[in-house]
Amino acid sequence: MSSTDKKEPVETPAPASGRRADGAKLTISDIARLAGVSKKTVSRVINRSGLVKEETRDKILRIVEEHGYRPDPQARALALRRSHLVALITNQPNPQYIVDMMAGILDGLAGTHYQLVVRPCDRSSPTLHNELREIIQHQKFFGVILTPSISEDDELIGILHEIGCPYVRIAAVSLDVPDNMVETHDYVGAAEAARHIAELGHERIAHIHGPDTFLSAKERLRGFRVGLAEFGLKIRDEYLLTGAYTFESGIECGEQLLSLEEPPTAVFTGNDEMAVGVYQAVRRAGLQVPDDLSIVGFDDLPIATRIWPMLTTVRLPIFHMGRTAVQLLVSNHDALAMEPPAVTSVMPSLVVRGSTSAPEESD
Amino acid sequence: MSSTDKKEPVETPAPASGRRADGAKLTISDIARLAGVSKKTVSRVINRSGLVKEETRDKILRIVEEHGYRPDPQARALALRRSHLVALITNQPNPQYIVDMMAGILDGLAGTHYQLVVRPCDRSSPTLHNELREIIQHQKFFGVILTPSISEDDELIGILHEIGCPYVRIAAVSLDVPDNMVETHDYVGAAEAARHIAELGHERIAHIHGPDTFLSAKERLRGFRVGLAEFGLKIRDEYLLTGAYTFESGIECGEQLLSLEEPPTAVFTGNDEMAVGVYQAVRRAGLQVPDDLSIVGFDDLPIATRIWPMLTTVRLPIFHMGRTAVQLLVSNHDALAMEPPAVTSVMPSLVVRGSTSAPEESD
DNA sequence: ACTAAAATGGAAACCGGTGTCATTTTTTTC
DNA sequence: GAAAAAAATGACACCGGTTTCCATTTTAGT
Repeated sequence: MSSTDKKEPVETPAPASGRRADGAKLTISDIARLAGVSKKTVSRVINRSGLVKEETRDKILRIVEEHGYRPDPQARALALRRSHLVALITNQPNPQYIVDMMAGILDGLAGTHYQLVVRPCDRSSPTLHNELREIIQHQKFFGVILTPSISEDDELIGILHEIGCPYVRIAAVSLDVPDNMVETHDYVGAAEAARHIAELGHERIAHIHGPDTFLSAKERLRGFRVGLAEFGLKIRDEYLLTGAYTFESGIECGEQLLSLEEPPTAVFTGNDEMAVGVYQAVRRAGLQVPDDLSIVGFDDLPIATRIWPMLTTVRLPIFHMGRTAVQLLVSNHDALAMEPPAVTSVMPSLVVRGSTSAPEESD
Repeated sequence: MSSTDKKEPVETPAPASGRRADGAKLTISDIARLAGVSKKTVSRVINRSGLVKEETRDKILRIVEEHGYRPDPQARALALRRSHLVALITNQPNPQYIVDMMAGILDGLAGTHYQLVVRPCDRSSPTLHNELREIIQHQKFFGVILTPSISEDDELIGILHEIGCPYVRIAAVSLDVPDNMVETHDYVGAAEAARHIAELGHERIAHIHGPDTFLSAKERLRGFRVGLAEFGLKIRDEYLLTGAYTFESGIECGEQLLSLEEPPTAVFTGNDEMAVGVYQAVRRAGLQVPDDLSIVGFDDLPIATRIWPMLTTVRLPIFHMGRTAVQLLVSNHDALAMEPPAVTSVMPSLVVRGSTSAPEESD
């Protein structure tokens, strides 16, 4: 009943260090005591659940600020049955792609209290889905980002729906199931690549596409075909090869193309990594890029500007895709199962560099 | 007192799905009830804290197995005041390095229940240490992996010690403070590079080193100098440049070297990324690698074999380093503050490819 | 002025584990 | 064979939040 009841922090006990005098971390109870309210009220303020008098709210916020209090993530996760972890689940064979993607995701996550957990995985593994289900369920991820998209994703998506875990797919095209995604429209970029090659005057045009399981591989092939068709061109059967999206497969396919009786004068590869492999094949054959073979890649990874001549390629704003995915996840999270799927589109664009030129007049 | 007390799971309620009939996740209490023991006993079994009769242990383990029970990570973290998260804190400017490192770490983490959280950061940021302290304290990381090492690390390490968070440094050399680390001995690799260049007959030898804040940059320079000294060679002042470990800085430094009145005939760069930048400078000047300039890099990233001619470089077993760091962390974790510091050494090795040759007889 | 409705605050239970310490059971000792 | 020591087990509080349920206060309505 005396002045001790006034709870006036005359001597600042914890100067924004987030700890008490005894070194223990501040808890919500400490804040409640300092503010002279109950835990519940502090909880309400922190979770912005309204229903608190403005005056009370301000006082609590001031105290929270002053002491640098931050709720314990683990305790919160336990009570809410949902962690503060965002997972990046990926099987992209190209490391550089992942790095850019991660950078974008981290950028989007900056300023939030979410942490990024990385889960690369070989999606061809038969036990994978059970493993993933277990991990996702156990970690109670706040959200999952899935990239790139493969045809077997349906099952994984089913699991995510079943568990009720929010997710965003970063993919070339939407599936039958409506869901949140960043749509990259690879189709458009591939068509642009085709036009560029056709306009240069090439007619013997090859394409090395990625594994059939990747949605992107299909889309890039489709777009390329349509682009060529606009010029009355089409890909001969022997000019159409399937790679693995890797450097090594690029070399192999490149060598195969160059060993043909009538080799192509231009090739569009499903990604930059394979394009660089084709460079290698061209050099091994003692030939030159672009004089003997024009090459167009896809992705515009850093390596595109590090090799010589620099690679003409279709740019995908990978960093931006990652950041956008996070934004979708965070802003739509409260929409729970997120019934009305949120789709953000992203457009690829052709970047013309030194690996393409008109075909030689050797005909 | 009737047969209902026997707890015989005649009808399997949860066929290894980890959930009860009502769909709720199995908890330690469920397991305890099924086994006819207390929660605490189950906890003991799960944490291998001994003190449990073998018979009881087996029974509990069988039931755990049977139902696919896994303790809740968040609840565990709350009670133990320590999460199941391993953080990778890095400011490596080279993305490819990070990817390989991550791959190694994830490989080491596979089979454990730990998750990898990525925390890239600009260590030059003045507010960084407070941020990191807060994050590390809040997330209660199981452990932290720090790479690469920079001179300002002292403070961060101090914080980690203060918080009592186990960590492993992946660095070129040990600091004054004894701590767990994967030591990469960059010194040795750089000396090897020097010998290789000297043995080819070069005398006008340049070095582009990384930022002074990186321990690796200092070590690589030191090793290179010692290696040259063995052949009575030394680096002229105008041949010693400081880069930023980036492609762009490699171009700049390369151009600077080539514009000298008497340009060097060989250059050793602090990392592959800068080496590739030098390639670019050489090409822009209309010259050839290695005819006009021999180049040796450091790291042996994938790009080393993708450019032409392939880069002679010092290989660092990055993947292996990451995996080793995890092993140190996990196996030594119980040694708490890990007083007797555990150090694992890793040796770099020279990989000779096409970017080095004897100097031209233009003299 | 009086009552109903809305806003706010508090006590206690709960999320799913672990720690302490007391209690029961088993083993050892004499 | 009883007492003492050791091993095994359990009861209960606790980690730091959220939520339920209810009591109290404030505001609005007639």
